[in-house]
Amino acid sequence: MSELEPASAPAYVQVALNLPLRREFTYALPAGSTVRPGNRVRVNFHGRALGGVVTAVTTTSELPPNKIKSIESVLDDELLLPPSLLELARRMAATYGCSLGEALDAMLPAVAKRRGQRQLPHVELKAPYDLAKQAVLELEEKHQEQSRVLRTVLEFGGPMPIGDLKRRTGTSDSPWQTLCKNGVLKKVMIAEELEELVPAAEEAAVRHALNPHQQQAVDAVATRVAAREHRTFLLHGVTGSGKTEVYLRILEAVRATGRSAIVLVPEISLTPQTVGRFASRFPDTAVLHSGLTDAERGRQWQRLLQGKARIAIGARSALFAPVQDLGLIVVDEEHESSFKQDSTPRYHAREMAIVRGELERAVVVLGSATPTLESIGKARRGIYELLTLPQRAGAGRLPKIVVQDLRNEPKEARRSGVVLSRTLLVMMEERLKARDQVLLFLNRRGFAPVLLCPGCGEAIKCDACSVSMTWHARQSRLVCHWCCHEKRRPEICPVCQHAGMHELGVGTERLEQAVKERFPDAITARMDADTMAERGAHERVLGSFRKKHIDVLIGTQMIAKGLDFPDVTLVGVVSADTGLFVPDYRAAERTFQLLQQVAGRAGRGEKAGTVVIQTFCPDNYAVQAAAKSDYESFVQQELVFRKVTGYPPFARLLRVLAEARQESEAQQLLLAAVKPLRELKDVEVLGPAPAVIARVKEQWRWHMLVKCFTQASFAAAMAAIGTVEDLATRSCRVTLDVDPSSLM
DNA sequence: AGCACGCCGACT
DNA sequence: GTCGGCGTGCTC
Repeated sequence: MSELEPASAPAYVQVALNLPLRREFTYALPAGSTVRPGNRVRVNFHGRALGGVVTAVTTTSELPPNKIKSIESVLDDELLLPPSLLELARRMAATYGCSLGEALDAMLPAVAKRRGQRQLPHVELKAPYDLAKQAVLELEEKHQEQSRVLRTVLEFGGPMPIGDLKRRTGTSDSPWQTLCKNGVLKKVMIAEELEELVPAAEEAAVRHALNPHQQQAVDAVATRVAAREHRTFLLHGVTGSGKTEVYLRILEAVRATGRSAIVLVPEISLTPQTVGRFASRFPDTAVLHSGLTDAERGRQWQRLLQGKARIAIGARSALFAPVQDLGLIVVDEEHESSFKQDSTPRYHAREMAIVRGELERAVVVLGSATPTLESIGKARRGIYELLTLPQRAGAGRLPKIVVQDLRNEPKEARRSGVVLSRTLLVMMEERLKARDQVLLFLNRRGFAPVLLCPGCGEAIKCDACSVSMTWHARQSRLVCHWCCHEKRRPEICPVCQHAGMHELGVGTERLEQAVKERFPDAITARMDADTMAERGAHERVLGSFRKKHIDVLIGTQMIAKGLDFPDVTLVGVVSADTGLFVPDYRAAERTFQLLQQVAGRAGRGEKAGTVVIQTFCPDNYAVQAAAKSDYESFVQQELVFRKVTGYPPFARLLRVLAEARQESEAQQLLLAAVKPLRELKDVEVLGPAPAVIARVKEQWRWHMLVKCFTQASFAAAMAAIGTVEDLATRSCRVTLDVDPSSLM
């Protein structure tokens, strides 16, 4: 019955391009070449060369033949995107309202897009250092911008990428160009710096014995893997309960069946230690991270495609690793916000992991000590299977947690805003005397978050954004944490000319200063975005801390996660309240998660650990629950709040943000866009209203929040909003964010 | 998103 | 007379 292939092969292909256009384009296939859906091709689009992905092959086309161009070349001989990944891209595009091309672009390794190593323009010092330093002062008078640019380059201490320089100083091209012309700086092209991520050998392949809870979890997952069924598990294990060992055992089971696995970790945990734990146990591991060269990334991709590597570990985008015969996806620390991409396509790797699991009949394991309300909600409704590890594995015990009510502190202790309670000070002294180590956590960088005029009460705001600028004492600069603009500290208030601005609030910089004053003999180090900017700083400080060359480590979120140092017996949370009052329905959840995580840093070794949580709100339920390490009670109370207010997990959120130079334009756009939404059933719209941060980078921002109470109403809302390309105008940017992680 | 085409102000 | 500002429209 089967006939021979007709002589005329399929002649047309549909190509998805990385553009915000939600349709594909038809190209003709040159005689003799063959492609399949999933192949990448180079095409001429409106006069420029673009890479695209073939999504379909057809024999006919409705389009007038004179409009159809031919493909320029087929970029790969083997299929880079298996059908399941193509389907995953379709699901991603539909869920997040992006184009198929944008979704595919997020999935492909960089090698597909660029060839060779990228050369970036940098500026470096040409004149002698002393001369340049003098020039900073001389230029200060007449050429302020040049002075700032030069100062920034000097402080950077090496060739600086021009893009970073402009962003940091908020200047155009002219200042650095003039400095080049005058022989102070010179422009050089430097290949993008790449960091190595060599697995640490220390974390050798020790197979820790499993306790009964761990064993139960491993068995439950392994059974599903063996049955080749898709299932999502939520592994809820307290900090230090040995989740990683559970992952490793499950991976063993998966590998025993010959299937492959993907392990997703938060960006911040992708360290040589983490990688080492997996790579030393499984030699066929491919590590995918942002520091890889395009060529190396492509090589890892090839190893996975060919089945030479069968375990892929990496951050968010490693989800798209083209492994053969996928059996398992692990999402470690599923509550971490870094799994949500904050640029188009704004996908959540956890949600896409579950979709991929469905498509490829793989098991998905979400792990966390503090699962999100969304995930625990699904576990309760039986959508996920819940696995619990209620106790710490090995020697470590849960730390003792003390809540220190700051309202009882004497006034003088609060002077200058630095609050180290007597309790915390006494404990620090005691622990330092015993040669133990101390962690101090404060989730705010800089010296003081606000510079306030005592005369008129006005704070210094960024000229481009509607936020207060943070005072950074070491650099002697005011910095906008939203757009990175910097400026000098005014001598007098720019509003009322009152002299002497007041530094309000405490950042890590000021905290470090206070600790040094109070404990002059202690060696301190600070870890935040400012001190960790240079390459390798992270490893250097942590290595030094491990060798016990540092007594007190002060830091932001950066030190809240994953650190495992046996001699840390005291953890101080300087202010538990910083995140409690941000206008976001997740404020309590984030606070609880952060407190739990920080607390988990204490007492990881033989010695008992203590955590001091300083707060002005000791009765807050997030603080209370964290103090008792009582996830259950937190979830119970939080669920009541979410139910009453109609937030996740009881609704799916959709945020529409409009940004324009003219505030009224952003407002009008949303007022028009909201109309069809008001007609929908099971949908509630908050706003349109000015965004919490009403202005960023000179753009006025309005937003609305769409609550969808059913899956059907979510689809209806997406349809009613329409596409971003139709909504946006030349002068008004529109952003659509499904399951937004930030409402600012 | 780019990039063309197109229509009105300050320069040689 | 031209150079060039960025407003509208299209891309197989």
